[in-house]
Amino acid sequence: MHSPELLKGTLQTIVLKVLKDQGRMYGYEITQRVKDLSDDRILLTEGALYPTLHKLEAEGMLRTETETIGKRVRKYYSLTPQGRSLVKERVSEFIAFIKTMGNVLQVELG
Amino acid sequence: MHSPELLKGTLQTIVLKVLKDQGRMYGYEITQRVKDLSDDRILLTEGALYPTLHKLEAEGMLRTETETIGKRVRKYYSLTPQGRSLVKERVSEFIAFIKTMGNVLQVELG
DNA sequence: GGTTAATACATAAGAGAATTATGCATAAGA
DNA sequence: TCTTATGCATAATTCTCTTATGTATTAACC
Repeated sequence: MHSPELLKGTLQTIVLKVLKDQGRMYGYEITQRVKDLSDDRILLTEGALYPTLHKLEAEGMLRTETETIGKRVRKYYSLTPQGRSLVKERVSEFIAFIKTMGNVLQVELG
Repeated sequence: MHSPELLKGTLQTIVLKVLKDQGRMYGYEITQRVKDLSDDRILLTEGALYPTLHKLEAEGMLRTETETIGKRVRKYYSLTPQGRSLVKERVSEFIAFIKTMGNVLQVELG
């Protein structure tokens, strides 16, 4: 598990990007996907994830559909057009940030 | 200027690394060095920098010497042996984090 | 000679983003 | 049957940083 401080500020970027790649996901699925992609190094906590999803929905970046599997409810999230723009922006920002950090730390990243 | 949230958790790493590279620096000098290396994209605030320096000193990672230039006091910081270990650890952590993020975001970084 | 900007340190109050804790409920596996 | 996994949600707390404030010296401009 990574030192969690570094993760701060990356949650939105992560959520938006995996949603873009997968198309349509529910909360728990997102945590598992990120866990897998990160080799168990990034474990999203529910206390951070759900408020983030709600916020992005409220801002019009995500839309939801509810599905009932058996008696269990799943809330699927997908990107709105605005959300699509935001992903690009966030990912670009992150890449630019890494580039800058590479200069400051004088290391090759990637 | 980068979105400041991404910067969270990187302050110690940045401070330690520039100190390692320069050998001996005072607070204001660190802010200017980072400003230069980052092309004005990372502007360390004093409210964050000084408490961090004090903390690292209290933990035995940094040592200080005070110098008086004219009537102005400068507090020079340099790494202790423990501090040297910490830099390596922090930089490695950061590189590992970036690698992980590359996988999660499915992008080439660096 | 006077004003502004830069240099140089420091700390306190407040904001923001996450962790931790808690709560509820269903389904699967041992 | 009991534990683990699945699935959502929110409140309290913690941590880190920004913003604001305070003090003081030096250089640059007009």
